[in-house]
Amino acid sequence: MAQAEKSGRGSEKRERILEGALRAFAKKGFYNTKVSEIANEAGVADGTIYLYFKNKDDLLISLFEDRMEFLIERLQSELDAAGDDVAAQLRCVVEMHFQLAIEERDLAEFITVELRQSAKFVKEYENPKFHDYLKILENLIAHGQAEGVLRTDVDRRIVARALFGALDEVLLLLTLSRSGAKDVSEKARQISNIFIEGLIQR
Amino acid sequence: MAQAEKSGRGSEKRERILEGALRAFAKKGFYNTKVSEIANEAGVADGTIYLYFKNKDDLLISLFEDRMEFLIERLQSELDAAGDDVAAQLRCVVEMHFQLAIEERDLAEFITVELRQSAKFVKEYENPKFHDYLKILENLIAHGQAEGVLRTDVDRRIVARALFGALDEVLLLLTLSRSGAKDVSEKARQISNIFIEGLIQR
DNA sequence: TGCGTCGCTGAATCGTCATTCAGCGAACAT
DNA sequence: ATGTTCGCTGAATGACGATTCAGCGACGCA
Repeated sequence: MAQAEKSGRGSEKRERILEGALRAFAKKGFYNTKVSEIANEAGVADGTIYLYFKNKDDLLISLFEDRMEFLIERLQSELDAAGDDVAAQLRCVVEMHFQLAIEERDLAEFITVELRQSAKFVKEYENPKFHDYLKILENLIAHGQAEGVLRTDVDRRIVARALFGALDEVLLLLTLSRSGAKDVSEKARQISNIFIEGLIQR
Repeated sequence: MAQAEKSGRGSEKRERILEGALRAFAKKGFYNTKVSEIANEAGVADGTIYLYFKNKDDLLISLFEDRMEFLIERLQSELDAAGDDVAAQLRCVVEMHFQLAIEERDLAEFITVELRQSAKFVKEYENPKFHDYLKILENLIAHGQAEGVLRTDVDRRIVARALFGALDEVLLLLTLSRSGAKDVSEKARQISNIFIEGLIQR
């Protein structure tokens, strides 16, 4: 049997717990979720959770790390495939963000609702993976500026934030209203157009 | 003496409690704030809080209602003064939102961090005042579209959300990084420009 | 001065979890 | 088959903190 995988990142039970936590947090939020509910969702005993995570906070952080990493990899690879056209890349970012509302509703609810909280109140934690995500957006803007496609009179850190904020707020709306796929890509198109038109160098 | 004002909206002690709660929530977040800390900030006894509010949740909701009302009135009156030019009105909205980072830091932290949570998890509460705020933005967009100034190929509900999300995320950044006034109005200018250019009818 | 009312107080209560840990069974070694 | 290890279990513990309520002083009135 696969030995020594107990606390390892790849443990199957660890992943079950993360999935259970995601489902539970999405449904009721971090602070309203009991550890025993997570255990229940994951199909393990309460105590088992403490074999894989230091405490409830640690579980939250681990879930962020894990899922943000997933999102980042996915975004990065899609971007790489999208070619060099900045406008196309922006569309890609928006589309990808909104796809979450359909493909990973729990993850979408979790991110939109818990991200800000955790950033500020879980002690000592500054959410490095979230900043990696923002960095990707910043680099995309910077690239467009360097090429002369995008206006250069804006701070790309602010633009990246604003873009993320807009996407996230709309994602929240889409998630809560349980929009369908057709609806989602239409909204994506609209938001992309606004930002692209707004950012283009004239 | 002012009798029968105990549970009334305008009680001076009630307002002290709301202020204490705002300060405390801004500092540590709703779930990490003890009722006794709020009492402490407000300079009243723990029990006094329960003479004015049903429970901790009710206090949170009341704080929203109260402060959102304040923001709405302020925004509305500024907009009325801004005249009929949609672009100027948009600038006004953005400027006003970001002013919070300077003038009402606690309120800014409270709104940016707690709004989403409460919207989803405080039972039975759908935050009508927040929707009123969004309505103002929607009407502004609708007005611009009717005049032929703004593009009509976008859903104004989505645009209003996206705008709010962008503003709120940047506000969070400004608040946490404790930006000064000059910084703030420069950022406001940049965000306004992007949205205006993005929304203009061509 | 004695009495009733009122707003307020803050220590005591009581329920709710996060976390712990004694112990179980399965698997393997001797 | 006996001993040892290992992963897991879930009931028991202990702390914490929202809420309650018996009682206090101030005030107005008779």
